[in-house]
Amino acid sequence: MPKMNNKNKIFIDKLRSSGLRPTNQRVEISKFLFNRKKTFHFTVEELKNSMNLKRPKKISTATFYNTVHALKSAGHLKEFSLENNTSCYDTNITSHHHFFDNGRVIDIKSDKITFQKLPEAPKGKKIKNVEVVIRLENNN
Amino acid sequence: MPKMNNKNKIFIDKLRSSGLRPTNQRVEISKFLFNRKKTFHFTVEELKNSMNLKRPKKISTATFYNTVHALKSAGHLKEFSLENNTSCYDTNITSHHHFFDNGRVIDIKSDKITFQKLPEAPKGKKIKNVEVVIRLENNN
DNA sequence: TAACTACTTTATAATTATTCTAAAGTATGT
DNA sequence: ACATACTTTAGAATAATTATAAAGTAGTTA
Repeated sequence: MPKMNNKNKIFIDKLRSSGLRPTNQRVEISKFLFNRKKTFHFTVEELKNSMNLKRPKKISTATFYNTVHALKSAGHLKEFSLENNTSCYDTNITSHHHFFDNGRVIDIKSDKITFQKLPEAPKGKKIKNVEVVIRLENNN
Repeated sequence: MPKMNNKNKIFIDKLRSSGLRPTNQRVEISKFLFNRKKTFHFTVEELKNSMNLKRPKKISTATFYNTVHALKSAGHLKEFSLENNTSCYDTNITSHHHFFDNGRVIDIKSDKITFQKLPEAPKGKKIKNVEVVIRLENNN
């Protein structure tokens, strides 16, 4: 096998810390997801389509699902449900909130929403996180 | 057909206002959902199972889906997505929020959460609603 | 480096939630 | 009661996701 060059170290590290061996397919997925200036949202289907579009040799659906799940479990991706019951993933793992605008998802920076009052967790439980969704509609 | 007695009027009205004729199946679903002291959460699958369990003549899956959808579109039910990408419905249609605790959903009264700061809607848009999910985990 | 073993990839089948279809049944206006 | 448009139903179809198992590959060991 070809020796991995150093410029991929960061993407390989994300895989390793997710318990995944850095295979070619996984490294390409990791690079596609994290080698960018801006974070973004995607469904597995969208990821698969955009990555496979230009590839002569397609990466299989199962590999996309496996890799995305492992990255998510390790905390490298955040998951949320869309209205149509599909999973959407976010490469922005910092605490933040969302606008939902007719199927379009827009990030809201964490500091744009603050609480005056929050309930206490039931006994024996503690709060893991708080997520706000602001649903939008067209003016008038 | 037997004349509907008055005690079902309220359940029939919910159907009528959802654009549905009050057939026997629909009236039974409407009663099952709304003829109770406390509101509750359910998935279509759960609703179907609990209603059909004791019935000699089962109501079909399609009827459950159709009826629940129409009730939801008319505003008699609220819908939200669970973590496992199934739709969950809430007979509590007042504005409120939720705890998510390992698949269990618990209502949070609206006045238990208040905001200090909320972002403005992007131009051309307005806020339809704001929903908060507080995810719980076990204490240590 | 060779060889081994456990982990991966892949195509395909299976599953789950949901929607569609079309034939037989029913509510409602007249 | 008649006609008609709306319903119900079983079963097929779809979509997203997960499982399977055979062939391939990474990492370890000798």
